[in-house]
Amino acid sequence: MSKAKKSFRPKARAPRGLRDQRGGQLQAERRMLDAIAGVYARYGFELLDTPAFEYADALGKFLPDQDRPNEGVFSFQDDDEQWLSMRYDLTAPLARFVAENYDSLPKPFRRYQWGPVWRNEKPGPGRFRQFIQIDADSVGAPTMAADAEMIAMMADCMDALGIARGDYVVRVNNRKILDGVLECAGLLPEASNYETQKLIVLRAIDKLDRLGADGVMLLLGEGRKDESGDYTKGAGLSPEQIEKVMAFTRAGAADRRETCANLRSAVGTSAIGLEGVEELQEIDRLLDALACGSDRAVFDPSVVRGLGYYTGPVFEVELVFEAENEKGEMTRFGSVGSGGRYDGLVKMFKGVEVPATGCSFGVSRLFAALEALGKTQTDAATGPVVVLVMDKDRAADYQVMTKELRDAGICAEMYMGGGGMRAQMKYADKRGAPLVVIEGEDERAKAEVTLKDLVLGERLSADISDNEEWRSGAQAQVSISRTGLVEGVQKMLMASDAFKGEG
RNA sequence: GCCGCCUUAGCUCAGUUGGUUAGAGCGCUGGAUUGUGGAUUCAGAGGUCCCCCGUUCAAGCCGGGGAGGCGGUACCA
Repeated sequence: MSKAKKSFRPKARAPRGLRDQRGGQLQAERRMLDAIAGVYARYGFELLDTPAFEYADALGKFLPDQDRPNEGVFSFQDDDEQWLSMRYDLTAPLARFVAENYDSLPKPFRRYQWGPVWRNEKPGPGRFRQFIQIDADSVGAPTMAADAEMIAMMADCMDALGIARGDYVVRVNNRKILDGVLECAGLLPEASNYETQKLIVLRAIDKLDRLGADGVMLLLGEGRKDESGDYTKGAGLSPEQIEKVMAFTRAGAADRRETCANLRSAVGTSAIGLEGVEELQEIDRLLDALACGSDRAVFDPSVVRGLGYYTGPVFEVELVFEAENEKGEMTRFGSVGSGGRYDGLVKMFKGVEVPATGCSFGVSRLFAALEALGKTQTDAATGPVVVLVMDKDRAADYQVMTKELRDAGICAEMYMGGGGMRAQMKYADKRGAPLVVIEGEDERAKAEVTLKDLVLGERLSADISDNEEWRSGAQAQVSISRTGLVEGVQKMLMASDAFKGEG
């Protein structure tokens, strides 16, 4: 006898950095999405949806000197050999949409959009290769009013999610000021290595909160070696230049106007820098008008965001409270949303500059953050009322009961499995059913049904635990007349809702 | 990408100096319980010891290579 050859079985597992979501968690995340979408809609934005993937060149992510999309994006070739890429954000598809339909769109074009985006990067806790973003953008809106609106709207979203004032803050900066500081430090845009140096300086500033002033100064100068032995090349600035940049990062104050005053001296006589400061001053006035004070939005010179992308105001929303994670450590989640002005994006398609500004929340990340911090109200996934099948020949009777409940607006199902009563109870338990409906021989003889309150039953069992009696008496159940089924179920549901309300 | 640590049951992990049949807890399935989930108790199922090559009479354990995971760092539209 030969060994039976095992047939090939694929290993059942989700791809790295991707995940399944189900039930209560999914619904909670959806509620969060709805709350943000509701705010966007009230601000007057129009809903748009675009495809999950685009022609790769439209996303603008090609490897230099190569006919192949950049790393970081998932790509594949169409049958005509054109490269297609999964979208990695919602802004690039928007630029494509606006350029394609430019003549027929109202200008400014204000739309909001949500959906999954994909990034081929190393996944981490709360960081996936597929995640949901929800964006709002104003395309063709050149004034600071559009930027101020984005900032106030992001703050309103945090309010709408029930995050307390003081637990979040929108940090705002302006790219023009960064340019001004570099100019002030003697870095000239004409220099051949200007772009490289600027990039390094921006990255260094972005790391301020993590590395501290000393680490950033190393990055601005010679470079820095981290604990793992990895070396990061510095910008090679002189001590005087470094001091100018560091002075800029210290310009932040609790009050927006005070920050503006500090920034004004940090940019010296740089025209572009002064322009940036004036823009912030205007944003400050507009935010005041929108009832968005320094408790919700501050000016923070260390905010950098998307490097080769933003051209004016940039902002990010940060959760600033700390909470204990499952390991008992105090953690804080940083940025959960961001945005800014990108006047150059549509130019890629149209050749003319179209001023635009927008904002974006990472819904998956925001949800994961709030969940990890125990700030989500995951209303313990309430399952359906389960009608037990006590007598397999009477399935039609149970279906009638189930339909009566559904017609009364109650989520209900008849047990569809093949198990006995014990298995059916376990099933109901696992589904999170609030109660089960039992109609066996005994009940039928008396034209009754038994309702068992699973929530209450669990409560009671906790008190009786060591007593074998717990099974002898039927806990938390009542028998009612068959004709009063709907009424009886409604009554029991209300009672258990009230009970949950107490807890 | 770079550095470090890790990989044994569905999950969390034990596993002696290399030595017969690889274990525990939890979970799962079933019984104790004519018709009752969560307590108790008994039983059962469940394993390519990550993969490949090598050393050895003998490898979960030793050596080499690879893959995957975790942490840090870099990048991040």
